[in-house]
Amino acid sequence: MTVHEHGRYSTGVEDLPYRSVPEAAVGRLAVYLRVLTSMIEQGVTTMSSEVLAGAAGVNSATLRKDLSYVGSYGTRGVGYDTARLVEHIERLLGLTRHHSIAVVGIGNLGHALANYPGFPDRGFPVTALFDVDEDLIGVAVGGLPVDHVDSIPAVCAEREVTIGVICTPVPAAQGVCDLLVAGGVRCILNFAPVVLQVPEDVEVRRVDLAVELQILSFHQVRRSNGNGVGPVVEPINPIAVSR
Amino acid sequence: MTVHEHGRYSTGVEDLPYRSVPEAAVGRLAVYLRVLTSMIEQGVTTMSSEVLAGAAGVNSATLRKDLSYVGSYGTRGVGYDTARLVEHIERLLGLTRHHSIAVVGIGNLGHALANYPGFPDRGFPVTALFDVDEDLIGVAVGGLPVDHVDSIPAVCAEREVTIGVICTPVPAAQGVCDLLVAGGVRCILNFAPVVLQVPEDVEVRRVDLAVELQILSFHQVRRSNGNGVGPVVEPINPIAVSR
DNA sequence: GCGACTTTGTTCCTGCGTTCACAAGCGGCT
DNA sequence: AGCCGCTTGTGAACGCAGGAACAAAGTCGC
Ligand SMILES: NC(=O)c1ccc[n+]([C@@H]2O[C@H](COP(=O)([O-])OP(=O)(O)OC[C@H]3O[C@@H](n4cnc5c(N)ncnc54)[C@H](O)[C@@H]3O)[C@@H](O)[C@H]2O)c1
Ligand SMILES: NC(=O)c1ccc[n+]([C@@H]2O[C@H](COP(=O)([O-])OP(=O)(O)OC[C@H]3O[C@@H](n4cnc5c(N)ncnc54)[C@H](O)[C@@H]3O)[C@@H](O)[C@H]2O)c1
Repeated sequence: MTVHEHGRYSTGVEDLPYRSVPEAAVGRLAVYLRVLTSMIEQGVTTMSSEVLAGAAGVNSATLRKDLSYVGSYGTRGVGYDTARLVEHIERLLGLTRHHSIAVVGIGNLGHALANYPGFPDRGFPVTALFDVDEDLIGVAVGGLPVDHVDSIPAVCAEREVTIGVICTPVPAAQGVCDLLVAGGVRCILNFAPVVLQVPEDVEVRRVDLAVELQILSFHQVRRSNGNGVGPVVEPINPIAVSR
Repeated sequence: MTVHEHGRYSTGVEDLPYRSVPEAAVGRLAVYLRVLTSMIEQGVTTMSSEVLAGAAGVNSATLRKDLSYVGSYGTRGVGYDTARLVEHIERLLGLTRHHSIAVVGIGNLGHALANYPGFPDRGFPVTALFDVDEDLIGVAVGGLPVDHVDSIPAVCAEREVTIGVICTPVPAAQGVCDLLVAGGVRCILNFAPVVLQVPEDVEVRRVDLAVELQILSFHQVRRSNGNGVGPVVEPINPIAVSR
């Protein structure tokens, strides 16, 4: 079957209308998924776009458009069947299969991630841990022994790791990244505050907490300057601050 | 002095041309800042937009436009003075003052954050820790004793905390958030996978690692399906999958 | 001191993402 | 059975961000 660049198309009984899903929508769909599963636990079987959008913190029109990407079928006048919707979103996000995770750098952050039950609970089992510290090798963290970084390529290939999480110090990050790529890992979540160089077919997402704080700082200062509380930055020259 | 919606305007000697800075640009500026400080440590005094953009992983045109928001003054034919640029970006991001941080929920993740030197190093000193667990109260983590959650409003107000970081389990997150707001905290970084309800003048940024993984999962599956490796999801009905 | 080269700052434009608004569709009520 | 009201799904408009291209400007070499 040939694939058209965009368009939707029926493929018999199981109608899976794929179109190019905007990057931003993918992130929101993951959020809807969480809200929905939480609601299902509370016994909610149907939800309107208005309610779901409120719980997810987005505009209801945006939500409906996002859901149109998964080709979901709500019922007009009623809303969406929560269980059905979860199923469709999970399929679109590729959550029908499990994605093994490897964590590299079992320090403060690595420990927290390795022990976090939220990952395996959502279909992301942690199946490999790596560090360079001899004292850590062989030690079990969260029930899984730590392997040496040198074995990354072999172990990742063997255990079919699909996502690598980097929690090493900055100087080690690029080297670790290269090892993961050598082991066939195509998706990387990077906590080290550095921009990694990778082949084109590898996707890196960076979680940079300092950047988050700085963005908050920016808005904080912006707001303070505008709300009459008085000059907060650079009180030397008030006229330059009044905004 | 009245403020025009967009435009730039000079305010005497100290020319601080503020315009509305796009959200995305703020995030990138924080990244430039990191690259620049790292370069300065290596003795680099000037950088061209091309080089800096490469190191930050963005287009050079985008970079120059971002820098135009800070009203920086590069030198044509030469590039940017790294030290001067850092100074300007820091001022725009409000990093000329320190922003005290409070961490709530000193579990796995809270411990990692409390011990992380990267925050104080970048002007974000951690000045308060809170938990509900009696066994933790009074215990020093990263040199700072843990206080009881009930004291959040008083302590935050007293220590002028500007940023609250929530690392509690999901059910506790909203309550903790309310306490922080009561203590005058206007910026919140939330690690609990839940959408918080806050007053309009409070900004929440959520770091949701499960969402990050799911986005990676989406692209992984998308890629696998397209590169001839064969159907990866739902191999039951091949005709519905071939894409 | 002057020319050529380099690099910035900005303008324009294209494309994407979000929002508005409404017609179509479905359930429930009478 | 038919109507009414509610909610979905989408077409169209709007606004914004990113990228290409260029003119201004300043430096370095000669
Ligand atoms: N801890 C936090 O809260 C936090 C917050 C934001 C960012 N980060 C970033 O996350 C990364 C890890 O932070 P951390 O606090 O866990 O640091 P950490 O020092 O506690 O742990 C780092 C771990 O990496 C290991 N390591 C060092 N070199 C390695 C190599 N070449 N290969 C494999 N492992 C190696 C070390 O043995 C150590 O166990 C750092 O880059 C840090 O900047 C951490
Ligand atoms: N650990 C991770 O790697 C990770 C990853 C992603 C998200 N998260 C999220 O971060 C949050 C914390 O994760 P964690 O692994 O550190 O959990 P944890 O169970 O290790 O720690 C939670 C801490 O919060 C405290 N707490 C509970 N109720 C509280 C309340 N009402 N007020 C103040 N403190 C309270 C507990 O005493 C405990 O110390 C959770 O919401 C989790 O979903 C964690």
